[in-house]
Amino acid sequence: MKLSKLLAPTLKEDPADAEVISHKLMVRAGMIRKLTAGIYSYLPLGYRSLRKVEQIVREEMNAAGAQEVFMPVVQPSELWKESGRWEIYGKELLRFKDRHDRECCLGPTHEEVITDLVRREVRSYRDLPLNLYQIQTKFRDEIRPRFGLMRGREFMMKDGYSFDATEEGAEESYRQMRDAYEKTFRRCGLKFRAVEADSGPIGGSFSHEFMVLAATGEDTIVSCDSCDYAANLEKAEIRCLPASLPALSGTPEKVKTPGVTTVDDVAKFLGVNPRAIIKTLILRTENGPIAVLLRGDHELNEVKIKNFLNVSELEMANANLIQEVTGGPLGFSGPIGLRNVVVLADNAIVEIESAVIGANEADTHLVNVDPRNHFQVNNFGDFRAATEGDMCPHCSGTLRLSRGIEVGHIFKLGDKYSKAMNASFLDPEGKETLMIMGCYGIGVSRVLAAAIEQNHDDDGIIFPPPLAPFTAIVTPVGAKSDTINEAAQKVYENLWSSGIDALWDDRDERPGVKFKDADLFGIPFRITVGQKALAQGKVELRNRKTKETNLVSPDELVSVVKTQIDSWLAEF
RNA sequence: CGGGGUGUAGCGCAGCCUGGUUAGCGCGCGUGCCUUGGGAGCACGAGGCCGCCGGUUCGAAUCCGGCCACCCCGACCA
Repeated sequence: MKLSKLLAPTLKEDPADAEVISHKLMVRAGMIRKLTAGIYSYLPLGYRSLRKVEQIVREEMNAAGAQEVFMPVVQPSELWKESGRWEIYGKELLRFKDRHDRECCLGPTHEEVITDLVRREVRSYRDLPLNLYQIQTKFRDEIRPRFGLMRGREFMMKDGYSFDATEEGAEESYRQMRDAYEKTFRRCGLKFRAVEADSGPIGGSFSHEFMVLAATGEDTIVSCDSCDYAANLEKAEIRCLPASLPALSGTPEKVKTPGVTTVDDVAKFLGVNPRAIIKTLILRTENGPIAVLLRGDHELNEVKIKNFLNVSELEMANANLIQEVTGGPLGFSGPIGLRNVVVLADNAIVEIESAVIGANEADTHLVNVDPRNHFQVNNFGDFRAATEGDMCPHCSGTLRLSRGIEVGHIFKLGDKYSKAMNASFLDPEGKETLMIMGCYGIGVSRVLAAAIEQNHDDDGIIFPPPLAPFTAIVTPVGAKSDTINEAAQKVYENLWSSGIDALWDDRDERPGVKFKDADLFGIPFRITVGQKALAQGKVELRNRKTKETNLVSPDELVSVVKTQIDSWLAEF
C-alpha cells in the first residue's frame, strides 16, 4: 500500500475530547473518527488492526473447536420476554418498534438468539457438545460512553456459547475456553490476568474476567501478593479472623454532635479514628428497607449484599425513608432502635472495641458502644469492598489493589437460559434433559484500545507485530532520486512477496514528517532507504520498540525482520 | 439521571466579562519558490449560519431565556 493513497489523516495535536492515551493516539494516527457519543468509524489503519485482532481470536476459537456463525443484530422482543430479560435488562438494551409496531431491540449479547437456534436444531446428546461463536457489532446504550473505543456504545465483540450434555462436559468446555483466552490475549501482546468475577445479571454459577493491567483501567483488580488468587472488586472475598475481644463494661453514652454527619467529621469532632466508628447505611430493596453496618473506613460492596439477600434492586434510602426506619434524620443513623429492618453487619465491626454510632436523633451520637452486646444484628457477613492490605481468603497473604481493563469475560451459565427457553435434548436413555450452557465474550475493539494503552511512548503507538496495521514501512529519504526510489520500491515488493505486509511512504515529504508519522502509526519496523546506507549497498532497519537501527543488506532484510518479530513475540 | 464544563474555519485555540464597521492566531489545506536524515522557510490564497431557536438593543460571537450536542466527575454497567 502506498501511503500517498491511504486515508490516514494524522494530527499533530491531541483531540480536545480525548482523555485516555489510546483514544488520543488512535485519533491522532488517523485510525478512528467519532460519529457521535460512543460510536466510531474505523479508517483503513484502524480497521486493519481491528481485523488482525479478530483474526487472532478466530484462529484460537477455531483451534479450540468452536465454530463461527453470524447472528442478527435486530432481535424480536419475544425471545427476550421468554428469557425474562426484556424486563430486567434496563435501558442499556436499545428498544424500538418496527413498522408493524413489533417490539425489537439491538442485540447487546446473543444468549437468547443462540439458545433459540440450538433448541430448534439440536435433539440428541450425539450432537453435543456444541460451541458456537460470532464476531459482530454489539450495541449497548451505555449511560456514559467514554475513553474512545474503551467504552463505546457500538463495539466489536466476539461472543461464544457452549452447549453440553453434562455438567462435567460444561466444565470441560469452560476450561477449554479459558485456555483459548489465555492464548488469544498472549498472542495480542497483552499483559493480563484472569480474575474471579461476579456473574452479574447474566446469571450462572462461576465466572472469570480477563483483565489487562493498565493504570487507566476502569476496573479494580484485587490480587494476593503470595498466592495466585485474583478477583475483581465486586467479587473479592475478605478473610476475617474470629473476634476474641472481651465484652465491654459500661453502657453507651450520648454525646452532642451538632451538624456533624459524615464519618470524617465525626472522627475529627470526637477525636477518634474512623476505624472506631460504625456507619449505618439505610438502603432500599424491592423487599423493603435494610440496614448495613460497616466500619467507618470501609466501603459497601453492593454486589455482596445483592447476592446475600437475593435482591436485584439496591439503592441508598432517601431522608424520608431514613426517618421512618430510624426515627432520626439523615446523618445520625445507628443500629440501636431500628424498626422493621433486616440488619446486616460486616464482619469487621465485631473487632471494634468501643464504637461510635449514630443515636437516631438529630445532632447526637453514642459512644462506648460494644458491637457484640449493645444491639442486635440479623446476619454478620462479608459485605464490604476489599481494601489494600486485607487478608487473602485463600492463604495468609495480603491483598493488593490494581487497575485493569476487562477484555474478556467467561461464564458458566448452567441451565439458566436452557431452562427459561426450554433448550433440551434426549440423553442416551431417551430422557429429555436441559442443555448446560456457557458463554464467552471478548471485547475485540477494546482489546485494540487496551493494547495501545499498554504499548506506546511519547512518539505514538508501539504495536505488537500481530496487531499492527502493517508490519513494516518503507521510508525513502534524501534527495528526489530515482536510485533511492527504485531501491525503495524493490525493498517494498520484496517484503510483500515474503509475506510481510508493508506500507510504502511514497509521499514527497521531508524525512522528519515521514518518521513522525511512522512512529505515530506504531508500525513495528521502519526500513529507511537513503543515500548513506545505499552507498554501502544497505538499508536501515529500525525497530519501533527497541529503537535500535541496523544496517542490513536488502537480501537479508526479510530474515532479519522475521528474527526480530520472533524475539518481540518471545516476550509475550 | 445529579454536579461541573465546553460549543468560534478540517484540528487546537483567542476574542465574550466591558455589545460597535472587515471575527483573529497556530497547525492543516491550495499555488509558487526554496528545502530534503526527526513534524523547515518565504510569499500569495481558499475556507466561518461564531451549535440552534427566540428575546433585549439603533446594533449581538459578545447580554438574557430556552433547546441541542459534546466532554469530565458521580451514580450505573456482560
